[in-house]
Amino acid sequence: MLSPLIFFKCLAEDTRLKSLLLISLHKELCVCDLQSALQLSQPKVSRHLADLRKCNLLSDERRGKWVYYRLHPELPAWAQEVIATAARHNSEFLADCQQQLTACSSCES
Amino acid sequence: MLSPLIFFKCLAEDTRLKSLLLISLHKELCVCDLQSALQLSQPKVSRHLADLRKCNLLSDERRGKWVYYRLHPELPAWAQEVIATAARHNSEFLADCQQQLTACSSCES
DNA sequence: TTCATATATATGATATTTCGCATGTGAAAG
DNA sequence: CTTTCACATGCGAAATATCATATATATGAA
Repeated sequence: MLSPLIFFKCLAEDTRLKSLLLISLHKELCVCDLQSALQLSQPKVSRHLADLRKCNLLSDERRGKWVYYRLHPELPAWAQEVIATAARHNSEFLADCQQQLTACSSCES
Repeated sequence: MLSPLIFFKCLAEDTRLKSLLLISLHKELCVCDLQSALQLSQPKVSRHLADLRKCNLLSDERRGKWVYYRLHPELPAWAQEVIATAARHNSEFLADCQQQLTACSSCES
């Protein structure tokens, strides 16, 4: 059971919010995708993804050398709705990272 | 223009989240309503309401001795949607305060 | 004017979050 | 089995948020 307070705390930080919204728009992304999209250090991205994983907002799956993150399959419907709504109506907030993402030739998803 | 990050930061604290959801469900509430619903000190409630007001999530209107808070009329549609969704699907999170609210005979809305 | 009620704010103490950097781990390539 | 690549985590420092207490303001009643 996901407490709404814990849920919104997860969305209340720049790196976590952008990661969640980008993942929601792209189905799944690996750490290096987000690292280049957000232009941040690897430990910083990884730490925030770990937070989201521990709160059950994201699930991770290792495939070869890469770890892919997606919205947790058992995320409550209302939470999915909130994330989708926020992602759809805040393209400006995501514009820069989206551009860096498509420019990232290393991984594909 | 409301940044999604600022918006979610507002929802990331117990008092502010409950205040917002209760106000969303009841159209408007005054400070003493929330004070008794949340069983908190007056300065604590007032400070968090001030935060929400400064971020333009809430508007306030003085009527006599009381100050009534409601969702800001110019709150972006996506933000209204997020609040409404969260309020509708988290009645358990709000159960205690709802009960204290109905028990509060002082103000009516 | 004075008092009581409802609400707001200032302030310093405390708690929580975030950060950078160093290091650890796990898979695959050579 | 060592090296490399992708990722995770431990830890102390720094930044941020929250709190309780005291005080200020605004309104209406006496």
